[in-house]
Amino acid sequence: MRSNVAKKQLESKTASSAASRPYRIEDQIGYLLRRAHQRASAIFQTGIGDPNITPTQYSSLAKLDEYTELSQNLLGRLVGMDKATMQGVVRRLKERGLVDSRPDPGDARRTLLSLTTEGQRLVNRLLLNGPAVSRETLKPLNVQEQKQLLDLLSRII
Amino acid sequence: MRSNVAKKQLESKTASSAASRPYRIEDQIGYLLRRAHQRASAIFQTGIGDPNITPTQYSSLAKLDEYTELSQNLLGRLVGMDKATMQGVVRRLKERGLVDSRPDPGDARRTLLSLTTEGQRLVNRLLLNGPAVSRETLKPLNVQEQKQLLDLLSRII
DNA sequence: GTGTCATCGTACGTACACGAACGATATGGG
DNA sequence: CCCATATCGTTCGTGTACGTACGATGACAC
Repeated sequence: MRSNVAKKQLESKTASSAASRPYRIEDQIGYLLRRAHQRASAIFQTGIGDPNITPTQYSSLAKLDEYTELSQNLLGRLVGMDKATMQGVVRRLKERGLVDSRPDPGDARRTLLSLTTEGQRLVNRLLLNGPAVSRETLKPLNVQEQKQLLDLLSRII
Repeated sequence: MRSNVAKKQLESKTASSAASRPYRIEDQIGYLLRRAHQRASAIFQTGIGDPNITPTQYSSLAKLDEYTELSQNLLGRLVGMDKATMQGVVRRLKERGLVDSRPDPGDARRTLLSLTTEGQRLVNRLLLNGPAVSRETLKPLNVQEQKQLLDLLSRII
């Protein structure tokens, strides 16, 4: 795969005028986050134990397991998803019989979500595989580096 | 936002049986990567200088700026995108007159892509904003931490 | 009470992202 | 030369992810 195609030299020296480092797409934080997220999603899909469950569905189910009952909007905030995105995720989980809903008796705008028996069974099983998925994703790093990465990521969110 | 709703205690002690740390979604690498990628995309969209250009389109344009002419498939590998995804990205860039294509004279399976004059003008302008976008995304960290994060991310890809 | 404003859930459009399948073309082995 | 195999680009289907806009409801000032 020769890449001698014509690396431009002498480009008009746009940014990074001052010091040294050229601006390379592959070194930019946004690019690296996209690629890392891609790989993490792929590992999740093969390792979580149910190929039809996506990462967002998984975190939604896990939060419902933690809180037993939540409004759709609050669930979205807890898992960091836009309410429009949340709407689609919840719809699919309800269609599969994993999640149930009822009107909030105290606030007619709200819908309260909870796990069905089947949803509870499924999430119990998936949570067994969660740690292995995370371990596999972080495998290229040693334990200290893993902690560092988690810390740095949480600080840029 | 009271969260006293019923934190289950006494769960069946699935994984993490040995030592200490409970398994929390918010601390998992996949979840943090999704959230960080979300934020980076949002900063990109407001800072790159053209709200209609997405991160993947940007990296494709930048690679075409670097190599002047590439097959669609090779471009996809260079920017880490599936060929099916690449197809949509390239289609939109061509529809907007930013990218041009011609058949590869030496290999009839291939389509060679290149920037149009307008695409070249646009990418020159966007590349001016690229460094500021990356800086803004990494702003919560000091310079050493920024380098660490980039290094750790590139190692789990 | 009534009007103003925020919040909740929904609907629509655009763009990624990937798996799967497909036709056309290349390539290497026999 | 011919066939098996691989690659290239396309198409289809599913599932995020977000912006925008909408109607219904709730909260609060007046």
